[in-house]
Amino acid sequence: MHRTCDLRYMRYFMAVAEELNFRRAAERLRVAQPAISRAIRELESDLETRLLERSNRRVELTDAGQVFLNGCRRVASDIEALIEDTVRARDGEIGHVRIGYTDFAINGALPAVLQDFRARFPEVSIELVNMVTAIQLDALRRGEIEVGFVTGPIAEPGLEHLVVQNERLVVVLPETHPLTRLPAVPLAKLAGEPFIAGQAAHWQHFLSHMVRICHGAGFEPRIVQEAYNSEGIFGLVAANMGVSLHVEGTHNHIRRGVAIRPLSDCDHRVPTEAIWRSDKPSPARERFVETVTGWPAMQEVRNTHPAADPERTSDSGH
Amino acid sequence: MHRTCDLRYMRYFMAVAEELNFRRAAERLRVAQPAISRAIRELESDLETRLLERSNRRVELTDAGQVFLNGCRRVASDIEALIEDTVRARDGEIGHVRIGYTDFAINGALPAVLQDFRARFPEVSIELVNMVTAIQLDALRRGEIEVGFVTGPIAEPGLEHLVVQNERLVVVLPETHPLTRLPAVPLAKLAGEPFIAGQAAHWQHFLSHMVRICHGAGFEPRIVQEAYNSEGIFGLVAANMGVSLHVEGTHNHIRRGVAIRPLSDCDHRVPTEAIWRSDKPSPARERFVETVTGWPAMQEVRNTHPAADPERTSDSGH
DNA sequence: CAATTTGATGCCTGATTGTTATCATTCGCC
DNA sequence: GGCGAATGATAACAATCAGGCATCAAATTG
Repeated sequence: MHRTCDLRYMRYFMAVAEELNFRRAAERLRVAQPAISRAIRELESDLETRLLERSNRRVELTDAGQVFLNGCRRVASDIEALIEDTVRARDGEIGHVRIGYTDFAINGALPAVLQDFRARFPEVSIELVNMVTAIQLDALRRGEIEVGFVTGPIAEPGLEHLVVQNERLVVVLPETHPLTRLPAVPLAKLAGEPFIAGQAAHWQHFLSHMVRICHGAGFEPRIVQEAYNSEGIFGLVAANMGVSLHVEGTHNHIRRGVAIRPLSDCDHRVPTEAIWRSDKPSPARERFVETVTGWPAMQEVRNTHPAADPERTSDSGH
Repeated sequence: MHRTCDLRYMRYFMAVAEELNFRRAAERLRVAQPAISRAIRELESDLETRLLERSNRRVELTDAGQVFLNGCRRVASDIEALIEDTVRARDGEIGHVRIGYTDFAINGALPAVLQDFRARFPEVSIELVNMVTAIQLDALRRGEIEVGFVTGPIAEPGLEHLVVQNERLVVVLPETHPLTRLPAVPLAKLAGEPFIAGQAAHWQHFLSHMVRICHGAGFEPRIVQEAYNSEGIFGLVAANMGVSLHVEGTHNHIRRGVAIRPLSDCDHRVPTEAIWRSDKPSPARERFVETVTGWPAMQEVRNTHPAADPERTSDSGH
């Protein structure tokens, strides 16, 4: 097989097989008739198979020609679909994004973002991976995820970021704790309490927020127990092993045995940010980032963040 | 889209996408490297889509490139399969044959022939149509069937034929008929009997056999009732409306209420022949005819037919 | 910083494809 | 039955396209 079925020849053959007339096929293809004659001859010689029985007045398909015609149609429509898909992949309408997320994100804005994205780009598949902030930064650099939802603030070279949540802190108390009697807890009241916190190795981003505000209230938090994730923290608090601080979004996540109280004297906020690499613009990721950026709620968060307007975000938060 | 994805270019692209190296891809394809560079460039410009991210030292697929690669592989394997199928259609290994058959054929050699053919060419589909001889001759000429199994003898211009059965005649009697007491019936005993026969318009080929042997025995059969097919004839005989003659193969087809007896004094045989057009050699039909011709039992029939050896065929018949 | 590797580019040649002119055959029409 | 129209095949020539060679520019390596 010399040219092994050129696509052009297959198109010519389809035209002839449909018209059963070389001249009309040539007209349809806008070429001269001899070109068709030769194309068919070369096809047949490549395949060593007669495709058309032509008796100088009547053209008809051989059995092999019928099989070949069906195959050509299939290939032609496959190629059409392929071109379509390729262009859509270029435009990010089909593809795949891998997304890292923290416990804070999944209890906050992330579900709505995902729902919105899926509605806009139903043919982009999404892979969700739960990771703490530090691991996400690494995974992003290694290309294992395209977008991260992490605890900010992030200021890494080569990474873009966008605040998607900006939450106040709340106190997490055992149900039986005396402070639960207060509708809101002054931070200083926690000075002597034993603290439960996430593992220092992984929760460093949130811990720095926690430690900073405790220092602001004039004490060093006494961490008596580390937990692997939010579940663990809540479990240990429920087990009366200490108190903890968490973001307000956790009210989506009610746990028997614990009580949540706002802080009465602390406006500090913990941002959750979407982050992604500045380079390597995968089209599907591009569309995802566009969705996150253009999302109405994001606009709101971005407006409120620098202004730090406690009234509005507390409204939206609760 | 100018060349709308030439197949050669798709092959080039696949090589590059697999090697992720233009030079190695060029070696694999046994062309110079610039040809690859240009092919990729033209593909990308035709699709208006970047397929490979190449930074003068590293080549990697874009998302669109990955989609295109998958599609190329699919198309390539489709085309490979298509060529394979086309060649097999040429050789008659895949295809379709439409076959006409008489009641005599389906109670005789046809089932075994079909089984044999199906075992040899499992990918040729078979369409079976029950037709009387005259209709089959017409259908063959019109190209509605490729092979017929008809009551001979046939000598039509433009039709090939081959005897596949050569059967003696038997008497079909109502169970209660006095002649059933005889183990074999002399033909002359039927002289006064009312006859059941197939419709004159359609059963002419068998009727001419029947009438001829009756004349040979010195009487004209008195046909009192016509039936549409063998089922009908047997039914009318069972209903005691008369007697009939049939081919011996009918012993495969036992019917309550009728008795079958051989003729004691008649060696006349009714041939069933496979027939097909001399022209229009559809490959699948060619293979079918070869199977029929080369079938061991056919050899036997062909040998016994001209010799008209009554001993042997009577052995094989009963 | 030189050597090497890699992909890109320009120019030329050969191959493939298209066009025009023409032929042989067949079918329909008087 | 002869003639004209229609059809597919063929030959010769022209245009376009793909491949090869030489070479370049950038990046990596030692």
